[in-house]
Amino acid sequence: MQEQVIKKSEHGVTSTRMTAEDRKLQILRVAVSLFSRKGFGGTTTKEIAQAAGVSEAMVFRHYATKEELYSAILDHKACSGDAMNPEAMVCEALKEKDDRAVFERLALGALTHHEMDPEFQRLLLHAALEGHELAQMFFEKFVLRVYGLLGDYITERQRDGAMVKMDPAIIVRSFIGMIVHHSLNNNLWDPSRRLLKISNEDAAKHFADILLNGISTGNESKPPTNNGFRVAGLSRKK
Amino acid sequence: MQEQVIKKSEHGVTSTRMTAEDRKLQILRVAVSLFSRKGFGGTTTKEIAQAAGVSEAMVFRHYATKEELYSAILDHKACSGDAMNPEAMVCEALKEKDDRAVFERLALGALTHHEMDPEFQRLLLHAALEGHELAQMFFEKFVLRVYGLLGDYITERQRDGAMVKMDPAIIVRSFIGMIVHHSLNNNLWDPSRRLLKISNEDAAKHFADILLNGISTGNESKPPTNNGFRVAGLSRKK
DNA sequence: CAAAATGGTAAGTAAGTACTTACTTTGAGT
DNA sequence: ACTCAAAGTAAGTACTTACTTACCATTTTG
Repeated sequence: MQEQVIKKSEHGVTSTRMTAEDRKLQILRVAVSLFSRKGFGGTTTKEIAQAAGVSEAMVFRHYATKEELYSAILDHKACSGDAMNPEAMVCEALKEKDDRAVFERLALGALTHHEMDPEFQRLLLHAALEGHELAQMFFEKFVLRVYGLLGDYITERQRDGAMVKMDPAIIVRSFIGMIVHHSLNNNLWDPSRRLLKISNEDAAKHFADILLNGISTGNESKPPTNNGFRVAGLSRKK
Repeated sequence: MQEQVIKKSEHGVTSTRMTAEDRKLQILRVAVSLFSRKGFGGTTTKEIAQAAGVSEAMVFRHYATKEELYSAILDHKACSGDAMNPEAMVCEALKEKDDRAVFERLALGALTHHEMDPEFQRLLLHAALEGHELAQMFFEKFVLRVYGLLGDYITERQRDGAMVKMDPAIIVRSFIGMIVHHSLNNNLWDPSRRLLKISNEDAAKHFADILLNGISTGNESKPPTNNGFRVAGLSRKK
């Protein structure tokens, strides 16, 4: 059926004629770039067509409406396609209860992903601001999962006496906050790294460092010398 | 000159006739609401006029272009008007070298501001995503200042031996990350607080708690019992 | 009270906007 | 070599957009 023959016209420029499948994907890709830079309302179907090098009618042959194209993009980026998989990144570390590896690997994975695909974060933010349902779906399918995964691990480590008693959700939020905000700075606010120029590896290490030395009692691998000097002012019942 | 007489028509409904000053401010206010919800491209001048209860022509009498109105809003929110003032919040704490007060007050101030004025964060994000110059200006005038302020303080405390040696910028980034990301969750991703329901006071306390017990050597107010148990795996030279 | 401001509008305009229709080109398979 | 479906387009349509013009209505003031 589909032979997937990539054709080149005489001057090395790829032939304008493509299979429907290829064209559809190409339109999606240029649309990703445009939507991520200018948002849904800020991007016109004409621009998309021009960027793809076809007529506007072709855009609407492949995607019935602009909205459908937008949804296809968000779905591709956030749900299927090249979405992140947090479980896989920290699987072994979880089993071995290697706190440092758990947090550092998660951080590094996220930072790397955001660096390699900066459009992703922009797209997602645009969608969330516009109240698009797929932003909510990303939240449901991804964020909730991460909070569950990490939260459960933290609870377990608290029972082990390896971490201080504190609502796991706020620990997760703190850590995800460091990571996401750092990526946001790199991609959006400070792309020239005026405030902080650091490799993803170092950033991940430092974030894990700050978090762990904040939530570790040190009971397990260190002598329990500094017990009872915290909890002051925690709103815990009884 | 201006008598500022607020007039009511017979049925208690405020008269449609306003002074130019008042109308201009009113238009700005309804525009803030619309722009923050739907962004620049997603909001039409017609909507703004309708929301203000006047004709479109009135909008353009007070603001020459849609862009000028947008700029006026961003300027009002981020630069002049009801912008935050970080110096004032932590001034005394800085002098007294009360680390906990410095970070907790800054956190609480920011969280409270974001809670009372959620439009602010949305507006700023929209502007940054669209690449509006005033988002960059906010970064220059505000973010740089906070990094400078906090960074200098941390450097000082590092010299005192009260905090571990680590690039102050990454410490600031971690902390601001916790705060901003928490506000972003409350305002954008999880307004119904499914993941984490916590008062601003408690959140500020916990964030400061996590950060400080991560960057404090404990040399000053605690016995130096737990020295040398960190730095493991840090990419520190030699 | 006439005149000059001032707050306000109805009804435009020209240039987009998303989306369609009716048609042409291309190339693989009998 | 012809066929025919699929890739592609030019030129629309109906409507919206930011912004204007020309005019009205209510105060304020000399």
